Amino acid sequence: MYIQLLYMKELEDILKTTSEISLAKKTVINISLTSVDFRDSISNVLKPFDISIEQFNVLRILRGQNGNPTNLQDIQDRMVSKMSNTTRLVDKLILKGFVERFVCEHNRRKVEIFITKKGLKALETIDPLVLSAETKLTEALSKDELITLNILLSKLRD
Amino acid sequence: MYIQLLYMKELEDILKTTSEISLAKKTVINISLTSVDFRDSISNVLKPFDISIEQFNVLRILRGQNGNPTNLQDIQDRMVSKMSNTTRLVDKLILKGFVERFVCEHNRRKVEIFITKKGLKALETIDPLVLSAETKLTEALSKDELITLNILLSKLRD
DNA sequence: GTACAACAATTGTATATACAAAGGTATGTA
DNA sequence: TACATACCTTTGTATATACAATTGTTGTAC
Repeated sequence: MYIQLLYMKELEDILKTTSEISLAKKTVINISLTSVDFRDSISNVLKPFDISIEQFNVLRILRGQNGNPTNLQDIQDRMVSKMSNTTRLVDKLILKGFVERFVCEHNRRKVEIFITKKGLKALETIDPLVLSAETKLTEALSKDELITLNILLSKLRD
Repeated sequence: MYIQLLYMKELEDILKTTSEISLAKKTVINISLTSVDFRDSISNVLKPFDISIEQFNVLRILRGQNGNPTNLQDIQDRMVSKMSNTTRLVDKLILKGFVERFVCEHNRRKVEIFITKKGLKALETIDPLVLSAETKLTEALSKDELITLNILLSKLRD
């Protein structure tokens, strides 16, 4: 991850400075470190279920379709990662029995992905655990602070 | 990345709610999205130099040693990623002529890594470009806002 | 109707992370 | 000295990202 761009000792040095440039660098590092922390926590929640964060997300997307057929591009549009990987993510979910894949009859270039009952059941178990982890990850800040944080982050991403 | 835990449509929904739990979820997503944006930008800066973020960081760590021998654990201690990968990162930097590796004479279990002149020269070129990218990434916020953001992030990571 | 372009998904390669296992080397102790 | 243990690094495997190339299908222009 980008954290590695600057090692920790250097982060401490930056914390002592006030120049604009260092503040930029410090911010980039701080965001990255926080993101990694968050990701690690969520990963640990999912680990007992033998499912990766990305696979979990695909399952959530499929559930959101309420049983409607979903092709790979639909999934991809709702993810950040690249198409190339979605095929392989689905491959792994099929192996676990969480989803099924069929060739679309109306357009044989497409494939239709469905979540299975087993997949839905897994989500029901995992969802509250993830929610709980997310809450715990942010409980160091008050509601107002979280709102401020989100506003600042949204500004950054505009 | 964790962004994928919740797809974009869902993020918009969360933005409309005010419950504590949703705020937590929204924060986690927002952090992840920002981190990915930042990482992508820095990656693009490094791309013309055929060097990954992680490789760039190893070079910076080595330069920080001012010519002193650095073994893999020293490098690892300053990075977030796992030891297992540091060997391979160094392998790739050796292929590019940016670093050299020797077995430590005093303790043959260790290896000593040095940055080459070519590596130092590459850093001199790349450093200001990265700094510039970092500044650009954060310029949507004022100095005070950046300070606030960093304080909130630090609180989160405690 | 054939040729070509566009589309949808898959596959291949390089890089990175995470975890586990294995290798060689040094050290402490009996 | 011999042996067990700890240390440092390397290697293997599974997963994921990014980019490029390929396969198979559909649509369209001629």
